Amino acid sequence: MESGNAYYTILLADDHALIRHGIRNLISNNPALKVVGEVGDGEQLLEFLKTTQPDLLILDISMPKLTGIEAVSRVKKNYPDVKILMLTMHKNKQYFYHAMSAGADGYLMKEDSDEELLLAIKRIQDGKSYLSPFLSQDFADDVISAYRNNRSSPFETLTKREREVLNLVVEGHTSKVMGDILCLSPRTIDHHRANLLRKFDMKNSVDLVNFAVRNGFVTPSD
Amino acid sequence: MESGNAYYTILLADDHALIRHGIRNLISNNPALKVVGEVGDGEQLLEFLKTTQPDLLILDISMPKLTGIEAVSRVKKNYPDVKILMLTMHKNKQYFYHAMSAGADGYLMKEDSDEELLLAIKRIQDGKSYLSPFLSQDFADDVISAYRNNRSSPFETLTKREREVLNLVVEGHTSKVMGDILCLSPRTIDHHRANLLRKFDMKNSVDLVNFAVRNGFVTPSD
DNA sequence: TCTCTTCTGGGTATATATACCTAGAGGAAA
DNA sequence: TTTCCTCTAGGTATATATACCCAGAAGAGA
Repeated sequence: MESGNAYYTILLADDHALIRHGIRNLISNNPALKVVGEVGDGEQLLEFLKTTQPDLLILDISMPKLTGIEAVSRVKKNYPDVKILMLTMHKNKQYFYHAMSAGADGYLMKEDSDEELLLAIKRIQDGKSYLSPFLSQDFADDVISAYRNNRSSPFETLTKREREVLNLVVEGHTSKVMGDILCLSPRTIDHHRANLLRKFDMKNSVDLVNFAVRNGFVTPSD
Repeated sequence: MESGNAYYTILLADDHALIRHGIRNLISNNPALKVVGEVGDGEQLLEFLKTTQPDLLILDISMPKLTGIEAVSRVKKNYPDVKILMLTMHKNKQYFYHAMSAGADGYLMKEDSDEELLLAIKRIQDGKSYLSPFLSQDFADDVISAYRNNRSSPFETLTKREREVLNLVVEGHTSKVMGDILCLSPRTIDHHRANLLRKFDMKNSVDLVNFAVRNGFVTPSD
């Protein structure tokens, strides 16, 4: 990175080319900003960062091969100077909390206007954080109290097996079928699913699926 | 509508302002096209059409207050001259079939490039139909055979009650709770849910939820 | 070594969902 | 009227999920 760079450099990460190009167009209206790259999934993102670190990464939650949240953790660990603006379509308390814990600097909704996008970039550029007005009012109190209670996010503690089972639950399999797929007893599947329900504080698999899909833990099954 | 209009007029319907503006920017690169309006939900869409009918409606599937598919039916019924380009993030056989049955003229994915967007507009402008390259190869055969067999789409036959129950199923409620909400016996809920499973050929509620969300029957619960 | 966590899987019990069946009330259409 | 569909709701049976209990094996780390 050139320290004397005149531009504020931005990398776009979103699996939808149309949306990437649309945002690039919006950003290009501001001559002080420069989009230095676009990537469509998590692998491309990590590959890109090996050679070039932008000032700001605009990151969609629902990316293939690496969920947005995991991407935040990885990027912040390896490149702590890269700021991250999360872009999401979902209003969700838990997800916002999750994104903040992982190290995101800003949180923008796709419902927001393009003026909000530029405002978010400006605030992060100035070393501040940004929260979508769709969320700030409703959730600020919850977030603050959560931090005060020093509660650790459940998102960090999902084990490998639990992630595997979660993906199969989303696909609508029964314990027996999941056991066959993973070569495990259906009782073990039950155990992992029960842990998932407990960790996310959900009461049944439908809620679990909604939650997991909304929060980018899994890609909705096609 | 002025018959001597020099522009090809376009209306954007998507609940995400950022995406709307991004697409508007992309379209504005072509001087022959003119975006005459933007709406964020189904109510606004119907309201807008009362006064102005564009040549082309670019319509996202996951809109509040009126699902994309229902919107297609309504628009085509009242304004048969308005062409419709569906814009979706989901690759899905059944949904594509559904959209075609409802009268969509084109089917574009958000994964497609902006060049594809302009190509899609051009083809529809020329009176042809358009299908995203993401789908054309995989699904063309299925679609053709489905039409040959003259199979009727199950999507048209959902009753009002079934839609209500479907929405509650997506929210993860039990039969008892749904019965309380709708003031019905849980057994009646069971009956409607069983009909939904049968009509969509699904085996359990998780599959039903995935299917319904993917296909725009319901908005994923927040 | 001791401790902790994960992964494994069984016992037991209850709750819920799913798959069949039946059947009456009401509305719409032929 | 007759027919068809929807909505209602119950009977019965099985399948599955969920919530507790238990415990041993394996690995990581202090």
